Amino acid sequence: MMRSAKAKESLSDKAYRELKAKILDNELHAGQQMIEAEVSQLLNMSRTPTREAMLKIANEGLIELKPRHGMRVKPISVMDMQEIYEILTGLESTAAALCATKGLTAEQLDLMRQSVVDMDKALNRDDLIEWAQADERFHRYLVEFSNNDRLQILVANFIEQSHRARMLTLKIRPKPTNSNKDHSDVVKAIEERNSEQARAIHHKHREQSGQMMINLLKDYGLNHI
Amino acid sequence: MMRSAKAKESLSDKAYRELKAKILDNELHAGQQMIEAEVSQLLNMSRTPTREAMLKIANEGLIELKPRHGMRVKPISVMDMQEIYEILTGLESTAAALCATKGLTAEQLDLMRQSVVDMDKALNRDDLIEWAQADERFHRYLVEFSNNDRLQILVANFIEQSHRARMLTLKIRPKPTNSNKDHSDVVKAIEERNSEQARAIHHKHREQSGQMMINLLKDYGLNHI
DNA sequence: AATCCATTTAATTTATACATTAATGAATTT
DNA sequence: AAATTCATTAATGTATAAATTAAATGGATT
Repeated sequence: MMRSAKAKESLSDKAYRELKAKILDNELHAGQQMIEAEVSQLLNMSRTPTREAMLKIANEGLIELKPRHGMRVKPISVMDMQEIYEILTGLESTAAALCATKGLTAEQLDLMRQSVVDMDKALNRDDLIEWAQADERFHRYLVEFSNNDRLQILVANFIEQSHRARMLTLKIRPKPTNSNKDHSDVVKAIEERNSEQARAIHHKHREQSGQMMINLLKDYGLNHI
Repeated sequence: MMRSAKAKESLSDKAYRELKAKILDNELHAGQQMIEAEVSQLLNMSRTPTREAMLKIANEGLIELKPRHGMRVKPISVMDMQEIYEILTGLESTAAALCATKGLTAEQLDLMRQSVVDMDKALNRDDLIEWAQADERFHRYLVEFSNNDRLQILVANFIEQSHRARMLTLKIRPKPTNSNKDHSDVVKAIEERNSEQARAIHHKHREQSGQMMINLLKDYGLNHI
């Protein structure tokens, strides 16, 4: 007997998924406020699953719940970005070190190398969207292969928190040319099982790209993303 | 006009606080299952605030919600501890580096040094409880002074996840004699604004104490804490 | 016009009712 | 006896009603 691919998702899960998607897609813009009744109308369901979704997303940091004013999509400030990148830098560097310590399979190393190749190609074609996707894939592999589920969930959360800012600055940031060198150096360090080296290189990389992003936000006065 | 010290907490907040306390205090033991109705009876309130508390605590990782079986206090396995300590090591080392980079005030440095002194004293009196409290205080300061609210919340969450295991192994672990040297070295590195050094020392410290803890769990066959 | 206070209103918080679905187990068939 | 079916039960998921709380309003008074 074949069981259907996935258990039917509950309204709560649907509310969570849809509301979060609307926020990440900037369909609900930063600073926007909605009371529970409005959100549940938007999602076309009662207040209970809506409320559960709002509580979860608030805990994750994308919205805040203000008494009497419902939810508010949290604008990302320069200071927020600073905090988020400090943490992302720490977590991903940990992941890089773990990959080196635990060791990756040949297939896993290949996948990472392929991501770097894809980034190179996209960059030569001036396709920033494509580049960002390959870059994201590299970072996802790094964390996935570190073999720590909690770490994976954590990083995903902080990536989400900075998603809107990253999408926005993608258009105005300088070409990420030396980014690729960093990435292949990390892969090499992992392959050589040199965890300190892997950690250090990735740390420097994330620190630099984070600082670049923060400077962009500052320079362009983008304080309500 | 003086307003009361804190806004009256909602039943949801009370449910969250009390339920979590019962879990951390081991009043609800690992593996224990309770359905929503039982939990709400225990907390003496309706299912709604109870349910919200359960959802939040489940998101934090202390319990899991199994369809039709209510909540279950998650036992901590050796693998869980491994994951948790890998993350804690990464996050706290990041905090140490941030403290050094940003620089601490004389008062903050004093507080950290005092914690080390208290650990020393407690250790000389063979008071492990007292030592653990001072140790916890040191770690809390480290994160607090790194001036990153999100980081603080994160670390607190992972400390909580490992709380029951730490309490249990406190009685059987070897005396933490060289722990104090590590701590004062970290403070010194921070004072000298040497972030790489601060990070490295604390990293080694956490890695060692984590490994010690994991070995204890393994040796004693403690797999359902 | 400004301030104070009472009233109304709006939103949330909590409780409860209702709907849905998985688990259980007894009855029936093989 | 084992397996299968089907009704029953129990628990959750969802909707809504009731209670609470905080904000806003507006009229009276200064």
